[in-house]
Amino acid sequence: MLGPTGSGKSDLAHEVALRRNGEIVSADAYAVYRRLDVGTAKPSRDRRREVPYWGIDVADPGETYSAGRWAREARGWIDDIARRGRLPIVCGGSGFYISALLEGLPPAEEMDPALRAALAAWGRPRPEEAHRFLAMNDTRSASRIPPANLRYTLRALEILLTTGVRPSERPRTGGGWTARWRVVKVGIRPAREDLYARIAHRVAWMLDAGWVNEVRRLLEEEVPVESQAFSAIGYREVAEWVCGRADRRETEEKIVVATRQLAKRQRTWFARESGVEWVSPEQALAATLARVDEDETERRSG
RNA sequence: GCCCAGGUAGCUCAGUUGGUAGAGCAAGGGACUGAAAAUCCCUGUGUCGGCGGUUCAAUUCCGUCCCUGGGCA
Repeated sequence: MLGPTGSGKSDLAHEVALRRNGEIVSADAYAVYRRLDVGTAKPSRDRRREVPYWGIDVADPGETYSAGRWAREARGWIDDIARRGRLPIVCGGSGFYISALLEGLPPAEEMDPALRAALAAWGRPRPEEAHRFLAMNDTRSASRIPPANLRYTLRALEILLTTGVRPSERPRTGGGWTARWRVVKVGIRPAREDLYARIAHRVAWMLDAGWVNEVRRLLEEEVPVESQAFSAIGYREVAEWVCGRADRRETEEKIVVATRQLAKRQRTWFARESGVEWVSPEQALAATLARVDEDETERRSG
């Protein structure tokens, strides 16, 4: 189940899980972090009692989680759910995570933190030079990556240095796992104005529902604001407010804008996803149940 | 009422020694090989507050009016 933030995919997944004996695998790059609860719109305690959720609270807020780690772990959860005769439901808005799961990622070490730090220290003052260095070693990667995109440039160099293989020549293997499954992809696509209204309400609600205390606690337990967890939308903005450098109104406004921009990027990403049945929020439940049931019938008779 | 400072893109502002204007943010579109809610790319016609005047030409100079701040009465 995929779609932009605030489209209602979590509600849908939960409902489908209840009705079809399912368990939910969250495909969300920030719900993995413990103690990021309100701001990541995690399922409530009650919901988690009703339906098993996977992929939530599996890392500390100081850690840097990754798409590769998620894809590996998610495959384990999904296999396990199916082995117990239940329906695995993958639900989330992190397109890169979902593609890592379904398409797989090239075989390699996920990342080398020491090398990454060294590359960052070297590349930050001279992004063009980093890009030129990449161009000398992997022309195709360099031509695909804009010189200003230092993060992509450095990651390509990191791959080159850890694997000895040019990033542009690494095969994407991993379709093998996916081939064992019958995959039903349902995408929720609300009208833009409806989605924007929902986002605005949701941000206001989150700020009323304890987000501020959540951020205060993270800061107290000395989770650095530079950490990956703090790059989740809203966390740095709320931290500014907590530290007295912003007020509620501008904090809320910034978060709403950032969330809408995320929704836009998600729409762009998912537009390329193949085989998605796109549905409106109103049709979502009926359409999903129908697809799941027809799928089930096929499997029994075939 | 008088004196200052302003009125330029949705917002904050730059600029034109007179030849009809450009940044950041927002907005819209796009990319995506283990940081992805991240990172990056592309897209800029707007009565330059209104009306008059001077001029070949005014957003720019002059007059006047309106609006917004601040000061003095």
